[in-house]
Amino acid sequence: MGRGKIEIKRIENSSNRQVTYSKRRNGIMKKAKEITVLCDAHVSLVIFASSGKMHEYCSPSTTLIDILDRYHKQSGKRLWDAKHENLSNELDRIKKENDSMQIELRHLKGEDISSLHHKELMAIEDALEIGLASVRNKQMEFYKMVKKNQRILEEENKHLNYIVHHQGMPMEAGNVREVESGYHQRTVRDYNPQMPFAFRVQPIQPNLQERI
Amino acid sequence: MGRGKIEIKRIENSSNRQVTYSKRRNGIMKKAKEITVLCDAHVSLVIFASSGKMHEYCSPSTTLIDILDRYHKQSGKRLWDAKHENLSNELDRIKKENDSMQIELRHLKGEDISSLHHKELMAIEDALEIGLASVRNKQMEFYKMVKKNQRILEEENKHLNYIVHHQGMPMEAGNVREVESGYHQRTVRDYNPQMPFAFRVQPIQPNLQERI
DNA sequence: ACCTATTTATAAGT
DNA sequence: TACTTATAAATAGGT
Repeated sequence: MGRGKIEIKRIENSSNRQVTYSKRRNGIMKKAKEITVLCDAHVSLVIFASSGKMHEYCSPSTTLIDILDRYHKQSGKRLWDAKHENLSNELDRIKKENDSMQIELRHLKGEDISSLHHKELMAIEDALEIGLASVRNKQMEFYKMVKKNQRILEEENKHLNYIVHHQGMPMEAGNVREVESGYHQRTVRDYNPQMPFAFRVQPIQPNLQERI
Repeated sequence: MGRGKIEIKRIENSSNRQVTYSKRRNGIMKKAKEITVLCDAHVSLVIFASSGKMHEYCSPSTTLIDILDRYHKQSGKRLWDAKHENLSNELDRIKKENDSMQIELRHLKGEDISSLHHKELMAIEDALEIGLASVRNKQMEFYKMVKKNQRILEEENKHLNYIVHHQGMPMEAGNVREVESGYHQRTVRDYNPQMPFAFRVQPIQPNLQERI
């Protein structure tokens, strides 16, 4: 397309070649842009002149990496080296691990169990009971600790009260408060004084031991 | 260039778009080939249709990897590393997800709970109870089915025994066995005859409902 | 897939 | 490299 027709073969005249190169390069770039806009296509175009100079076009809304990724998937040709392959293998492996943990978690939470068989249900039940026993044991420990601490406190309190009120050692209210709060701090702190145990902790299921 | 001029904007008519896509794709491919021949250029062209179908051109005497390598050198944009980075970021993300699931699983199984606080223990306890209730519900369903089936079988047995022994229809022992075993097979098979339910399933924890 | 009027790209010249 | 223009090539719309 021009003043004369040309054969499609290497242009020997170097400056002609250079001129033609830049004209046609622009042409292709333009076409590439057009097809992306007209047809929703994703295009990656990389051109090297014989001089070594590079030009590229990549459709907006994508990146070359993206395109290459898709290329990779579709063609099966491996653009990435062994390292990448290792990484992506590991990724796959871990994803699978993730999925199976996901499933196990769901099962333990009683979700998605309708398709399970009896053996599986029994195994889950066992696991849940063991977990429950363990958790309640732990809570019981705390409970006992707190109880014990409370008892100690009460006794100390009684003792202090006795001293204050009956032993003829009148102190200012301020001093009493000091002593008491000091004691509280030293003793209670060791056992994380947070929650209302009394109405949460139950004795371990009494019929659990027979069954484990 | 055609019967009419078109604006360069997305072609809304889908079949027109498809036709234009394939015409122009051929056009670009041809141009790419021509410029490589005419001007000694090296070209890599990858096009994805909106449908996802891929086409590519790569100038002969090179490979896409070659081109990307050179791209890599010239642009300074490090494709491999970027890709690598993405992968390993995702790997990290998923590993973290994995770890937290791992921990959750352990906790539900009553492991590694000694450092937990009461709120956490309570949450785990709740989850375990819900799971246990759900699993036992499911088992109870099976149990009822099997029980029901058993009852039906027993009644049928009684009936058959009655026929055999009291209705003046003396049969050989062999025949009786045949009838009975045949009946068993037909009826039991419908309900997955696997496990010894009787000594596994308990009624749902009676005090569970109050607490959920 | 083919046809063709028309638009677009571009070879050669400046 | 940029502009010009005659001409080749691409392609839009229709069949």
